[in-house]
Amino acid sequence: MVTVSRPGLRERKKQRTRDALLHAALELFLAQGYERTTVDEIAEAVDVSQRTFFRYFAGKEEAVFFAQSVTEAQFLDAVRQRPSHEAPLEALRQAVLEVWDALGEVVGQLLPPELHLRVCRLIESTPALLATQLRRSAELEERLAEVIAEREGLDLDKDPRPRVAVAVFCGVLRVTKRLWSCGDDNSPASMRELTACHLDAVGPALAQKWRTG
Amino acid sequence: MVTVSRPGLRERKKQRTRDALLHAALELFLAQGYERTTVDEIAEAVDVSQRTFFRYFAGKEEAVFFAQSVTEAQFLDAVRQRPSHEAPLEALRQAVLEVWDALGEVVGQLLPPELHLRVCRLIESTPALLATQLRRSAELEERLAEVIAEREGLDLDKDPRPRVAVAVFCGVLRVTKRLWSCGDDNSPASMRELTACHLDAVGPALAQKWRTG
DNA sequence: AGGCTAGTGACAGCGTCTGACATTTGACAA
DNA sequence: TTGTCAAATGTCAGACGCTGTCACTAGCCT
Repeated sequence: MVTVSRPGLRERKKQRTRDALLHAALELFLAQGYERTTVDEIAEAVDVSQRTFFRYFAGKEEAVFFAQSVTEAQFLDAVRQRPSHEAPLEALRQAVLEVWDALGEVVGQLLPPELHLRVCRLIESTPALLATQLRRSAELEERLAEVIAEREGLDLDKDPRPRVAVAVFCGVLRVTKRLWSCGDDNSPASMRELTACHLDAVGPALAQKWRTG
Repeated sequence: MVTVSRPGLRERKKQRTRDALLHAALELFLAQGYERTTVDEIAEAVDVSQRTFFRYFAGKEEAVFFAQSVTEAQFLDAVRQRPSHEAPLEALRQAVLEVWDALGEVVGQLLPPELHLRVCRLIESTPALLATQLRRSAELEERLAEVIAEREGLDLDKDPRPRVAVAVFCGVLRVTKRLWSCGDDNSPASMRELTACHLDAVGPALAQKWRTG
């Protein structure tokens, strides 16, 4: 009994196939565009039947958002574990910065960080993918609102503040992420700075007077 | 020359076909679901070839969002025409309430208001449609940000406030619309009230202390 | 009346995705 | 080792969305 911890040959093989499909898919998407890449091409690159691809991924989209799922779940967890004395927006802010700092390690095990960034850009520039991205983000918002409501001991259907706070926060975050991923400086430091800057801009943006230069 | 204002027989015929396709599509979507409705069914209901449907609409989705386009354009116009002395958020708030009051008349000419509401609910409950809805909304946000920046004489790339303000506002609006369309009271009055309530909740939601009973 | 062109139908084809069935391959016990 | 079971995969057929092409009809203009 030497193979106690090992997941067994079958499981390992499966993992390898999934991984090969994922990487082949992303490489092809980045090289020639999402729409111009067919499932047949991906399957052929891994030397597997088209049918097998659909047994691992519900469709081309699922391959694209595989890494995103990880960071989303991580963000949700980070919020849950913020100390409860923090105000909701403060907790959200700290959580997102946390996740961002750790992004390199966590995603890095699944995908090269540089590849991840290019996938983000691909999503932004492909309408169909952007649409799905936003829908996923909306689902995340709902779950975040639940977490916030629970933290504060509120009823999500009676007090609008959890949903409103999350909507505001995620809205700002979206603007930030878009600007950052499309910009020149793609360092984590630049992301921290932009995030902080935009969150600090919420107050002034809501103010009555913008023109008091 | 009696037919000066009339658009000509050809044009009228075209309009009638488009209208018939639109209505048939929406009826079928609502009756049996979006995904479970094929383009062939829609075409057959209007007694037209499948190919013709695609000459009027880029796809099934375009039919669903036909009415939405109208209200979006109207909202954008309303914001443009708000007096420039109003603060950005105030202008956005007034504009959306304006559009909402006039919605019955404008959309009503194209679709029965009650049908429009049911289409909204269909969108909310169909992932693929929700995704597209959100993407369209994101495009609208960008255009709104441009308008706000111009009103205030700002450079969109240097000052984050326009995008942030719009993101906050649209985020709140999205939460509001979703709750309203899924709720029981679908009166315009209820929409006004909810919108105002949620916008007023932004301040408190951003506050440090939520628990000061 | 007759030519021009927009609108249409019919058909073929590509790509995504699913269901059904047969085959292979790893897991496990006899 | 061998046989059995279940999981993974391949193969095939087909539905559906969408596009290109080509010929034909019907409104339009002179």
